[in-house]
Amino acid sequence: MAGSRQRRTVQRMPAEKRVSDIMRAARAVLAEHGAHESFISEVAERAGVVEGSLYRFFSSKRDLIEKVAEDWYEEMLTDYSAHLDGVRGTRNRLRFIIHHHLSIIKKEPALARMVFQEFRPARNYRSTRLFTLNQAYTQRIAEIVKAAIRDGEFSGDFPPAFVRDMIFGGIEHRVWAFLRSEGDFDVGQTANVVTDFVCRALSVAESEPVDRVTAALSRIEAVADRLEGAAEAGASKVRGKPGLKT
Amino acid sequence: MAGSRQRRTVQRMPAEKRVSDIMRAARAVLAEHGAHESFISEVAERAGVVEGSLYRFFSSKRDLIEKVAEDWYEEMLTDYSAHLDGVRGTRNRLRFIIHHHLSIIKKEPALARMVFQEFRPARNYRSTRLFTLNQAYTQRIAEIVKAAIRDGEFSGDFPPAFVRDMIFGGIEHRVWAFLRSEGDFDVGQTANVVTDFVCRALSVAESEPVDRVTAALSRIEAVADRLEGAAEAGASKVRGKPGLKT
DNA sequence: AACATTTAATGAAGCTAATTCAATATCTGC
DNA sequence: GCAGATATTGAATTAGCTTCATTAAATGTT
Repeated sequence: MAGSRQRRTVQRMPAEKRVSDIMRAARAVLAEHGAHESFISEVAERAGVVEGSLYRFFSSKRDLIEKVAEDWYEEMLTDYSAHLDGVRGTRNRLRFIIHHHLSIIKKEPALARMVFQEFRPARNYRSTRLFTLNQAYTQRIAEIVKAAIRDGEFSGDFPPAFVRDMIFGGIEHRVWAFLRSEGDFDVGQTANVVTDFVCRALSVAESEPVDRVTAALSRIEAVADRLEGAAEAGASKVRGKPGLKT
Repeated sequence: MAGSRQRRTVQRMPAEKRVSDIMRAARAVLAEHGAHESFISEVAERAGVVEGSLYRFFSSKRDLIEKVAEDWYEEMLTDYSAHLDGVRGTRNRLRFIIHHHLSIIKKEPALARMVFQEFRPARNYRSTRLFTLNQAYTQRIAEIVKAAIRDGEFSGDFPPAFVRDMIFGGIEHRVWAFLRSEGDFDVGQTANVVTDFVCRALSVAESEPVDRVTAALSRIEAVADRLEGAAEAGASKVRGKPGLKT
């Protein structure tokens, strides 16, 4: 006790527990300080291990941060896909995803920022597990757009991947001030305006209502024809022949 | 010459020249390696000074990089505003800016990436000279949108600042793969699709559909007349049989 | 229960790249 | 040509990530 030579009794934990301890600590530190200002010394201390020990489980600081990000992504994606399946209608489905994305950013600004800033720009991003996860996430947008185009609801002028970029890019730009702690944003309102913007851009020209009027008119005219015919027939006793049109 | 003690004769340059030398070297190194992988040792060597000397002119590595970015921004903005003034029509003006932005990214990917990744996310971004420069740059979009709304060309449903975010955010997302050297993009084609998307979202519905509705209404009224006539005729003559189908 | 083996965990040492600073060489004015 | 001022140097310092030889907890063996 008197000597500094005293080595604290140390527990040998199962690797699993150690890893989860470290990752929990890392996530807390990252959420507090962001990637650049987070030091593994602090992570180690909070996790109750010594700096060097981290390297038994993670090959580098970056590897650790990446695993934390992956973990977070997987957590986010849980239930997301199932919930989306329960939402009907193109517009509602788009809004659901946009809203979900904004909620995530609002809840975990530091982690979101870290992904935007550290991982997505990295040279090897496309060979990253994070990329795969992200792709599964954003893919749903493309599916929705594709389906809407097939159903004639959306114009086919814009590739689904492009629409996806406009949505996620637009959202990201919109929330940067918040991510910098220099501003705020309202999740619901932002979701509305983004959704409106996209639907306005994609919706097949307003000809739709016009077409419906025209179609209804055609039916009315057909009825009028028949009525006239019937009336005439009735007038001339027997000359009836109703020319049907669809 | 034989001894290593020989100190190379050194020129005392005017500060201005030194600064510009260092900045030129820094820009080249940054364009080659990006911010993280650029070392001031390399910058110093290329600029023909010793590492420590950089700190006479720049307070830190970050300060140097920031100055380089500012310099680049100012260079970009030169003539941009004047050229824009020569472009007429909302759509053309929007496309000009979008095209200009894409061109810059294409020409200087490393610097663009650096700004996106390093500076915009920084906590104090809004108090940065770079922010001011960028604002002057993007402000033009808001002006154009505002004017178009005033002229009834664009719907007023979307705040100009929001439109600006959608445009620059969408562009940025679209070009990330290129910035990572993992893909490419076509400036002209991308400018077109982005411009189309935005104009589609904002354009007030053309008057044509309205005219068509009016025309359709005239027809409906005519049909109503006929129906009334037919009904009267049928009623007075015989009790007609209305074999209606959907 | 003593001993041997394995390996988790340690903590000090090493490395790289940024930053500081006392010493020095060049410039300028007299 | 001298003195003071200051630009430039290069060695020393610092910070934070990473490595590794050493230590000791766990496990197996007789």
